[in-house]
Amino acid sequence: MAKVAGVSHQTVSRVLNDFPKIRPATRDRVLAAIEELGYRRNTAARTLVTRRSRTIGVITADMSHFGPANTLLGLESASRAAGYSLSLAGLPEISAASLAAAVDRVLDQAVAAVVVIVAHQAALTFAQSLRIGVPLVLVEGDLSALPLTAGVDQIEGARLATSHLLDLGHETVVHLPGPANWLEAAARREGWRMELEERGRPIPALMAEGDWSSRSGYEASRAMLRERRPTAVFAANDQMALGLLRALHEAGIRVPEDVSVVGFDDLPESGFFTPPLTTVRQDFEKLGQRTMALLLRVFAGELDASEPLVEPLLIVRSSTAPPPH
Amino acid sequence: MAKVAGVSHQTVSRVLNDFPKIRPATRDRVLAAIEELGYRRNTAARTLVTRRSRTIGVITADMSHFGPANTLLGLESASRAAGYSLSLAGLPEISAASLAAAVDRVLDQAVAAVVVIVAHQAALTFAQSLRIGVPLVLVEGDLSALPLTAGVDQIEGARLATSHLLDLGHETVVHLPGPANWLEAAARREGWRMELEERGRPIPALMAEGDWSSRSGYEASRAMLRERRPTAVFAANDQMALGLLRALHEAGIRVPEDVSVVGFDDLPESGFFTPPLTTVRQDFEKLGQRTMALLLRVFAGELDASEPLVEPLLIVRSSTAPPPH
DNA sequence: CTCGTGAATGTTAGCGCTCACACTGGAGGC
DNA sequence: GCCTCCAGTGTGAGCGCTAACATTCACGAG
Repeated sequence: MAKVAGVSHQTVSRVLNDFPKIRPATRDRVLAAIEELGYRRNTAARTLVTRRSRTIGVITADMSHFGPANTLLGLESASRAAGYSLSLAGLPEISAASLAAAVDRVLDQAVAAVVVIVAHQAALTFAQSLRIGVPLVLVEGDLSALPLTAGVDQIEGARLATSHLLDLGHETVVHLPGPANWLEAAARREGWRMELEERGRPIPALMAEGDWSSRSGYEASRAMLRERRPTAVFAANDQMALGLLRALHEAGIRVPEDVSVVGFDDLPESGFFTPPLTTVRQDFEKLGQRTMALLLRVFAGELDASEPLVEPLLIVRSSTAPPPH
Repeated sequence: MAKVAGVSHQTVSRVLNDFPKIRPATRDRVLAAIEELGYRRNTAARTLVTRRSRTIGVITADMSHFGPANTLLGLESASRAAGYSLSLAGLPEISAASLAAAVDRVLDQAVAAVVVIVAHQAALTFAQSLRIGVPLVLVEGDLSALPLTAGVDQIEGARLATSHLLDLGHETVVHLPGPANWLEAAARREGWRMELEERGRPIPALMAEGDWSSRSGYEASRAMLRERRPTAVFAANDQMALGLLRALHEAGIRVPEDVSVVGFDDLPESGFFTPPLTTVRQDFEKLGQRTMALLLRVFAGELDASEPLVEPLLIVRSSTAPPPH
């Protein structure tokens, strides 16, 4: 390689690493030789000597959910643009032990940073007590509890949903909460509560806690309908909202004439539910970009870097209307 | 490290690599030292000398879809069990150029194999013409066109769906096809056609081709309803089936009383659609395992290894019924 | 004309591991 | 008793790269 270009291997290395003091002619000669030989630098050797690979470790639990999968997708394209590759580690279950095992696995890859896409209380606690030599960012974590976090403004999203229903004339809004251990669920619940409180509305009892699944939303809704019949419900995500829609439909309750429903996430399917669901959209692509931007700033030495939360967007469709009079 | 155990670095290496001829006492001593020092072997150095990392490169396009995301998930757990880690590369677009770029990126990681979770015609063509030094498996590829493939039996799945409708008494079944460039869409379409043909039923014209999205299913359905009104439709996936359900609902056509609908995939939400959707379930977890099993056999030297297709399963819910008389 | 200076390039060492081979000592055959 | 053999372990080299230092050369100041 170096011989073809007539330079030392070190000069090749310098060209590859954009070292400034290279005579343009030399650089061109090296580049030409690289091209000619189809040379590619050996990542492993480079990692060995620098003790750092241009790789980011990603820890994710349930990629089968829309949010995490799309965050990963957004992170992938952002990291690719920044010249980093991704090493993936899944979690067989949410526990400190399996988190530790996953971190271990990515650390074996000499990753430059670890991104945890598991917005669970256990992950937060775990991350706080962790000391690994590289930055760790918890996506959708709690900025007040952890230095490095990127996320969507869940509280604002929940307020958007709640306030939309109140603006429509509903006296108050019932909340179908997600699992309390999940940070987003907690934040959405908090946003809902804040909005009601600030507008001086009664805060109704929570429905039974769901687990994000449609089934759990369906069951919580059936249980609720045995006792009460609100005019407006804000579900912690679209899947649970779908379960709610189903329970309402089976009970002969019309949406939005009798009850208004708002979800959260904006699944690609949500606009085609019966009825099309009003919901809060999260821009996961942007979330991935923000995460990467945060990392890049930390790599650049900004130890207390932070990125603004991604703004959610209310998507009004046909599942919301003024309350029946 | 080696000093603490009182052995040479080579013996440590042998213990780590399960070399057989080690005196148990020596092994224990080494293991104890490893434990004591929290020693972890340097992956990069190992990769450098062996010229192969225990990493599998995964190329994926739209992880936001249920199938690919879950295949990745299944692959992740299977590879973890086998002691391999995953390096992820996404595709900004489906094209030979971006496939080549993605393969390049994972090859830089010295991967032991490449798994392509992009069951697109372009990926098949690309994979056929490719010569990289490592095995490449195309998930949901076409076994007749490519040596290494793992997949779900799409043809059987489509036949299951079609035959279920015929068994209910429908004269024939209309198909709402997925994008023809996607291998699964082509296979489902073929399965549908075969089943009708073998049972001597008329083969109705295809509906307009969808792109997997609910919107495309909705629009194809609206277009169709302007011309004809079948009694049974088999949609190439659940999302398009949802669009169909919506178009039918808007047109005042009842499901399943007037029209029966079957989807494909069994999204977690599908059981909560209006009405709950009859569909064909694919076991992506198992698909991931089969992919890994295939790879392991190739690594072991079985050059023409193959794994059986995963059997799909018909899930009967409430969107299918006998035809109106 | 000499010397200092700094830009451009070369030389050397070593990252932590595995491979190939060398070595040691005890069991078994003659 | 000596040699062979092999189980068990050690030694040395080198994978391809970057860091640190060394060298060269051209140019301008004195």
